[in-house]
Amino acid sequence: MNISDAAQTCQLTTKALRHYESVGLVVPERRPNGYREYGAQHLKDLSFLAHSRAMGFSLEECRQLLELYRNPGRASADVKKLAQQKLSQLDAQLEQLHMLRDSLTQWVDHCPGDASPTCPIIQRLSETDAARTL
Amino acid sequence: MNISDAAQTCQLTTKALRHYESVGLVVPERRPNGYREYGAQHLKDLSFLAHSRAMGFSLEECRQLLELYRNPGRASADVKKLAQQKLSQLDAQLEQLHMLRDSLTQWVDHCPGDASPTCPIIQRLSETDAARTL
DNA sequence: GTTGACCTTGACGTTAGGGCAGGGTCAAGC
DNA sequence: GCTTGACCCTGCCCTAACGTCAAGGTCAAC
Repeated sequence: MNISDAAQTCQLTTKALRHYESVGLVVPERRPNGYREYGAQHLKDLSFLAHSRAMGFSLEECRQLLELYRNPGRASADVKKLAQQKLSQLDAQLEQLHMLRDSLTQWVDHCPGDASPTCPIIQRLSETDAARTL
Repeated sequence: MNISDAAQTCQLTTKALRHYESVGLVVPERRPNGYREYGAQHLKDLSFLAHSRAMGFSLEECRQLLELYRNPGRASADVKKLAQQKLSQLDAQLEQLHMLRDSLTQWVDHCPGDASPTCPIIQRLSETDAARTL
């Protein structure tokens, strides 16, 4: 299967597939004319990759997941560990973003939003330090 | 004030200050020897910038905020609009991350985490399509 | 034989700087 | 006057994960 068909099948772009090859994640065969040839296993790997990416895993994390996926002798504990790490990252990121959103929400609520230049948002951002969150 | 002192004062790095200059955000004077000279207004702008960055605004968004900050004739409505846009982005991002986290949490909960290779996480990721969220 | 769709590689752009190299400047101490 | 160490300068390559051209080769159909 040619690259564009493989890409379409796996909901990816040709550029992504070339990228995955360049970093050694999914390396297809080559035909005599130099065209990439994606087989059934490549397609499975690519679908797995696409789903893993959609779940927020980085390519390096996907590399580890892919190794486990390909290894029938894997331990589910290893998979779980990777997922839990990602979960921790997600939680940390969520906490950070929540704080930002809460601050920003309050600032917006206190901004008149009219033609006057006085604005608590600008004031908070220009304050030298101290209690900018409220 | 030299660049490293300015950086320290504003809780930024010298590299960031040079970057802000290179993109025209905060452009200091130059002394005869070529050294950057940051004055009081530059320091205020840089602090404003640092706070804006910390609130999650991109440099291009910071550019607009800075313009409003510098303009005494600004309308708070313009500031509010920018903040609300950022708020919308944040909410969208939070929603997306929440969904990821919820799915991942369920997957992790159902993974035995032992030495067996059978793992719902791997299974979900390798499923061709359909209902991978549960 | 020519067209159009497909394939190849390669270089550059994106965000917001980090890191390093090579070299100039300055103030202090000898 | 000279050296030393701390500071400054510019410029280049690096990050993640591709997107976007650009120039050129291949293939199947008409």
